[in-house]
Amino acid sequence: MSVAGNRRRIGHLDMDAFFAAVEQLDRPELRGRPVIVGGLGPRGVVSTASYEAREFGVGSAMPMSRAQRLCPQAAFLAPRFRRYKEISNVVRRILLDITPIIEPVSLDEAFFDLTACCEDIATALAIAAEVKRAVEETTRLACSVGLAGNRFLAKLASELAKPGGLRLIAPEQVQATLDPLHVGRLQGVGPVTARRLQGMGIVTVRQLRSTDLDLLVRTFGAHGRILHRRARGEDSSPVACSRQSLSVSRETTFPVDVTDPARWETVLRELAADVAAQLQREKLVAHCVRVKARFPDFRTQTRQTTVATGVDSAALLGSIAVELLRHRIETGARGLRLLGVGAARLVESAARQLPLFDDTPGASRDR
DNA sequence: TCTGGGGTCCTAGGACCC
DNA sequence: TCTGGGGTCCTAGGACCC
Repeated sequence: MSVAGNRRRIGHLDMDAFFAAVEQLDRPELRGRPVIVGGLGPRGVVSTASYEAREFGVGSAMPMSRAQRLCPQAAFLAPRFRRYKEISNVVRRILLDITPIIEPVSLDEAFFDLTACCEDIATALAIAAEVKRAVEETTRLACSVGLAGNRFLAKLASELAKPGGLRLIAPEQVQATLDPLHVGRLQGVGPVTARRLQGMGIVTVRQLRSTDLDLLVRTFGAHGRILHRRARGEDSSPVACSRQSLSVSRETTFPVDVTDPARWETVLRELAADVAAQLQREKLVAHCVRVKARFPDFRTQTRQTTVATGVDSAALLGSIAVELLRHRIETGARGLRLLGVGAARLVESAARQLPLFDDTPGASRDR
């Protein structure tokens, strides 16, 4: 598959500091100022920090309290998802004008496959540049675009292009681009894996690349094989247009820990109603119901149960969740920090009443 | 510093079946 | 009496991503 003609041309588009940039677009007085979008309650975290705020060390997933200390002069804003979704749809339509093969990853990010719509990499690069120009002109927001032979490298390219850049990683540049990077820059290497790798003396991608596959597999299981491939810039996963979701969930962190069981059950039923509403909207029923509880010390427990008949009603979902919490979680007296309700093993509701094959002729249970 | 919310994928153990 | 082998399903937890 290394024939040049079989090489793929994959793009990745990523809006720069998206939520914060939208706020600066809609409120000109915020332009040039540090803007931090995230949860405003006592336990909120940062969703997005504008580049001005990043100068102060503020970054995603950081507790708001810390962001506040680092950059008290910033504008602190709650997210406005409906507005972000509007703009996200505009971007999606621009991509769909170019190719039907697009895969949205989140509101601010999407892959697109240019393999079929251009002959060579030079044409692909011109199209990627045009996509970027069209997105920026239409939305008046900056984005970064990466182009490469697979998804993993395309995403890395857009990251390296930030902010506001366009970057190609050509086949002959792959290794030189990857080698000097810290392993933590690779998708799939989070804090835990990075630490474990460091414990093995592996800090850069170059070192990871020269590590024996068997050793990686012994240490990390199937993940070791992925690491081995990532270090070489290999990734054969396709750009996949959206598929049905596998689970639906809602959870909430309380501003202060809640000790009242009646309150827990009220909250569970509210969360269950939200989950049910989404299931009904998407015409799905669930065969697995979960609850999630987080304790003041941040330990988390989940309990799930399988239900033979698919559920999508708020009342039933709520009752199952309440039962799971009452009888399967040792809540104790210290209260709870978070509660969640989830639905999984989803099936289209139209298929709910399909009869099972019973006593299929010839399907003997004997050996 | 004190940790959101919505997801996906993987692992490991146990039940159960033939 | 001292012990199979493979397969599937279920559950709980954890890493990771945006």
